[in-house]
Amino acid sequence: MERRTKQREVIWRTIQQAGRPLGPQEVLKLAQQRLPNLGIATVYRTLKAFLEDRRIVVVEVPGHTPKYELADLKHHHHFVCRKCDRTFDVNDCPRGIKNMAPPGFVVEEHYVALKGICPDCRNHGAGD
Amino acid sequence: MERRTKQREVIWRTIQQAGRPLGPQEVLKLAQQRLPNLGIATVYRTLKAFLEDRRIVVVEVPGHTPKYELADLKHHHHFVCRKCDRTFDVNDCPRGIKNMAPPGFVVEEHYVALKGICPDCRNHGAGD
DNA sequence: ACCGGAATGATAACGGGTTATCAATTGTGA
DNA sequence: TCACAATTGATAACCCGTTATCATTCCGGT
Repeated sequence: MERRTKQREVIWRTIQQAGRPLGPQEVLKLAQQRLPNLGIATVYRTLKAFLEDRRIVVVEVPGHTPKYELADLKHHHHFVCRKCDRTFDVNDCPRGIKNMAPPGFVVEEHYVALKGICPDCRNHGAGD
Repeated sequence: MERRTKQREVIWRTIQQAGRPLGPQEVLKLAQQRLPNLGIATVYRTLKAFLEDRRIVVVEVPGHTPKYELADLKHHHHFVCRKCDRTFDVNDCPRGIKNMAPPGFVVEEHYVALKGICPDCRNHGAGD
């Protein structure tokens, strides 16, 4: 049966508290602040388990490997900082997107990604 | 000095006539219809050269490796078929996209990608 | 037509992100 | 507390897209 381990709890809290999509390496680094011996393999295994449980979803951003965030967030899009490479949530969505496709195309999903400079990088250096 | 070779001409014509972004393997397959002995290394080398000459640009689509298309197309977005994995151009753009980001974020670019089923896959099987 | 260097094709090597392996550790029901 | 199976951490292996290597081919100026 599935066990309740310190690793899983820490990884879960990390994702919950991040407020933005995280990649495996980001999860590792943040979670290691609470559990220094955490290994990258455990992060990958746990992300896969959370995906299967549908507690998190994959976030695909152009030019980046997959990131992960809570599955129960309401529809939103993303902003990618070209300096620190972090991804942020954008709680807005252009209307009429589905009508952009030419006739004959069946639109099932849509992705919107903004790219630029995040507030942290704009002011000082990169964020954490 | 730079030479005019059959390979480069065929690859260029392939990209021009495709009417949609192509990945290296797609370029190879299509170009081989005119030049059967074309090798994948030449495709990569030629794409890199075209990029440096700014004759083509990179097209990043979520969940896919980079594709390439003519550099002089007017602003547009893309549709990705989840069945045949081909990418198509969408000559439309939602307005007000840059205003979606929260205050403090500097938007420099934006990506819009629609995902679904293309006309070919909707009717019969996969396209070419 | 000749020559020299650019370009090509086959394929090995590379790079990074992800997964598999396995001994050691650790929850958890009894 | 015990016993055992699930989980973990370190790391080797893997996957796959891209790049490097190198002998051979082929433009193009002379």
